[in-house]
Amino acid sequence: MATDELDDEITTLLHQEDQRYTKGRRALVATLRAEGQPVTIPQILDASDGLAQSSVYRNLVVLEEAGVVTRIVTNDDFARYELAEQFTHHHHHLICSSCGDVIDFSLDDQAEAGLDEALNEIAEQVGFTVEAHRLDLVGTCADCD
Amino acid sequence: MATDELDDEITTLLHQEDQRYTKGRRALVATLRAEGQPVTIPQILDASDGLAQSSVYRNLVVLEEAGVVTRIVTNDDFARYELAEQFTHHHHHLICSSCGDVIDFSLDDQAEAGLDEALNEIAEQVGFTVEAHRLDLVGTCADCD
DNA sequence: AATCAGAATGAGAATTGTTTTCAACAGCTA
DNA sequence: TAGCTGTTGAAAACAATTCTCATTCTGATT
Repeated sequence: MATDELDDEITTLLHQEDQRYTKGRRALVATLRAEGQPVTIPQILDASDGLAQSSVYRNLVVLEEAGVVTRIVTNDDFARYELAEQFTHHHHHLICSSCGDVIDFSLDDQAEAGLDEALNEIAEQVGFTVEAHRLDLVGTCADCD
Repeated sequence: MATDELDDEITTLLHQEDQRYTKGRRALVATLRAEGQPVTIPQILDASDGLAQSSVYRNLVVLEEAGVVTRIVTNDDFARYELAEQFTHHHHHLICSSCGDVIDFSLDDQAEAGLDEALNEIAEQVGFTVEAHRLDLVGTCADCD
């Protein structure tokens, strides 16, 4: 997605929540975009200097509420953030139980469709309204093996 | 699984880690077993009186390392614990984004097998050694709708 | 049974990722 | 420019979790 287009959509999303797309928030989005993988707050602070820690935490909450970014929690010490799927594509996570790193991956369309169908069936049975599904593979990444 | 059998297996798992199956740990397992659903530490403390908070935290770590219990992290404030799958059965979680509650569910065998296959393929491609997969449905539970 | 060494416990202190506070600042509107 | 409102940065506050340490328990050995 082009940067302008992305910025336009984010502006819209934020305005829906009566929030502005400020310089600090732009910097956050730029960082997440440049990384292309889920990153921790310390990583964000390192990668983009000049951002105050409190503002990063606060703005990530704002951006998450607006649906711009997604928060990923693992057993690791830090939460991770990445751009929301609407700005990237539907995907899942490989979580390394050794180093804590999180890597994106996608299922092929057929497997994804089959999974979706099975999940919708289940949800209907128990009266659960589905917002999203999360599929993680936990194990050891190539680096840690 | 019968209580005795369960206790035997847990004793073995703990001994492999040079740990004892003490009274406090038995109480934890009993509580998790009685609940049958993932529970938070506060819930455990409420449900089984007499347990010290520090011991509960400590023992859950020990039990997790031994593979007796599984820790579940969500966006909720508290981590949740349940008996490991080897003592129950393979299952997944419905996570209510409103109240934070976590409910177990299972996929039918066919869907599960298809998912497994797709995941193993992916893992092989990226050189990832799979320990487990986690599948969560995030949404709103029947109570919160 | 008595002893002894190491492990486990309980109460509270310490740690640490995250949230909140609040005074100063920026951006918009008139 | 003046005034209002939302945002920022630094530091304090918060809270789930972990650690400390003195005491108690366990269980192997005599």
